Amino acid sequence: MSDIRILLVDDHPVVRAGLRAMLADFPGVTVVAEAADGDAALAELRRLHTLGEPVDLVLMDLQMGAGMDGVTATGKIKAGEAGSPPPPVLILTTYDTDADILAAVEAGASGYMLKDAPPEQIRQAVLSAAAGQTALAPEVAARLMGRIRNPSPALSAREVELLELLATGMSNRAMAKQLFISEATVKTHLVHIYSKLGVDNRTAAIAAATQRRIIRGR
Amino acid sequence: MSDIRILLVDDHPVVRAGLRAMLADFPGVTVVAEAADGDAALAELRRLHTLGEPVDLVLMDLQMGAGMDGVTATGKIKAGEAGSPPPPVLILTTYDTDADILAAVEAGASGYMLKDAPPEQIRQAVLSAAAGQTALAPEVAARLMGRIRNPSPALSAREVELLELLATGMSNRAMAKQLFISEATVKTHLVHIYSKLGVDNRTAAIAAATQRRIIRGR
DNA sequence: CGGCCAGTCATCCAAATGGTTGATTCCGGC
DNA sequence: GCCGGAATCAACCATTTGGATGACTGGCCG
Repeated sequence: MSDIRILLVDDHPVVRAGLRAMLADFPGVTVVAEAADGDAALAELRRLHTLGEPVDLVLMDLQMGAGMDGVTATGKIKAGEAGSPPPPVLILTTYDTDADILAAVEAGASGYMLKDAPPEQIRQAVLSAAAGQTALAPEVAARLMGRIRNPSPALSAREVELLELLATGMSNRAMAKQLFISEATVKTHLVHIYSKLGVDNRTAAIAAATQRRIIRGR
Repeated sequence: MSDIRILLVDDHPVVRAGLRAMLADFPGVTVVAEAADGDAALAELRRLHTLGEPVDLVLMDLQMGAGMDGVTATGKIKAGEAGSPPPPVLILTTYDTDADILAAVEAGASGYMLKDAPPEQIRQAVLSAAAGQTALAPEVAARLMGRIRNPSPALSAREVELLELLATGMSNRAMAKQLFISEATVKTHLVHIYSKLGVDNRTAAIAAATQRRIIRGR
């Protein structure tokens, strides 16, 4: 039986080198290509596919400095844009916020590991994912469980819209003008937002929303 | 002439492996020890020092998942707590906000590199730092230069400190307690911050500070 | 030495924000 | 066709925040 053929996708040369070194120590796996962002990853997959040497597993980071991000790339890969059948995608990232995890799972990722995981855990995840199984880091699994147990109420589209203006530093009056509604309505929305996010002032709302990736950070 | 003896400090096994692999390709350097956080780093330095095998350079990450953070550890190392003379400390991290950079420099770091830097740049920085020189990533240097050229009024250290608490959503009262000062003082600082950033409320201050990378978003 | 600035604190007042209650409209689902 | 949720607005009141002025201290610089 031949080795598991892997594509590494990460924008940090240091991390790619680390994964390459780590995977080299695992018998049964081979890194056949690397990419620094989602675009390059898709190109590599297509190239290898047309060569008749498809990859068996994609190890993907979520945050890329520039170019297509990991979630988008995962979605495109699973949509078959880089050849079918699409290979499993194992997310390997630093963050473990709810929004990140859900987005990745929705995009079709087969697993979600954290970079600070011990090598043995990563090895297990790689083997599981390549075999078509799901591989979740314990921390991630715990977070998902907790989320199912007590789901945080979803913000409405209008509320998110308001939150985005809020994050730019606008006053209630300014937001009211911008959205063609009264200040009273703005306040009502804010109160709803606060209660859904479990905070009691606008700056904390921004912090919470940014943390949960409801709105953009920086 | 013997090799430059290096201690790696990073909480991610993957990153440590990457740095080890990358440094192994550079002639003239040897990784003699690794640590996953600041406490372990200090312990390693002391151990090697008593063995009569001091390290010539510490490669330090700033963010550690648990244990002592990089800035604190750098400060302690430069204070001679792990043997003197203290070795140069080269910061190697993911972020490049003003607050991070200033804190590291104040703690006594000899340089500041970003993890997404190409290997050659990292190699140069390692050699420079080991030789007792300063090594700044181009992005970081540019930021510092721009800061000097730009007449954008610099925030004081205390003001940045306050800004960071502000961004977590704390009220004036909460910040006052946290910083052991009165609410009146907090308000004074805020007014100064607003005028320096050209804004007139706290959320706008956070937006401006995040935009200018004075503090970290998310 | 004298001046300046950061940091500290106080007081007063005006404006913005947070919290509550209640009401209307519209839409989609059961 | 009724119910519930989202969105809209109003009025009220307590608290927080913003803005101005003034004052004291300790350090740094020329």
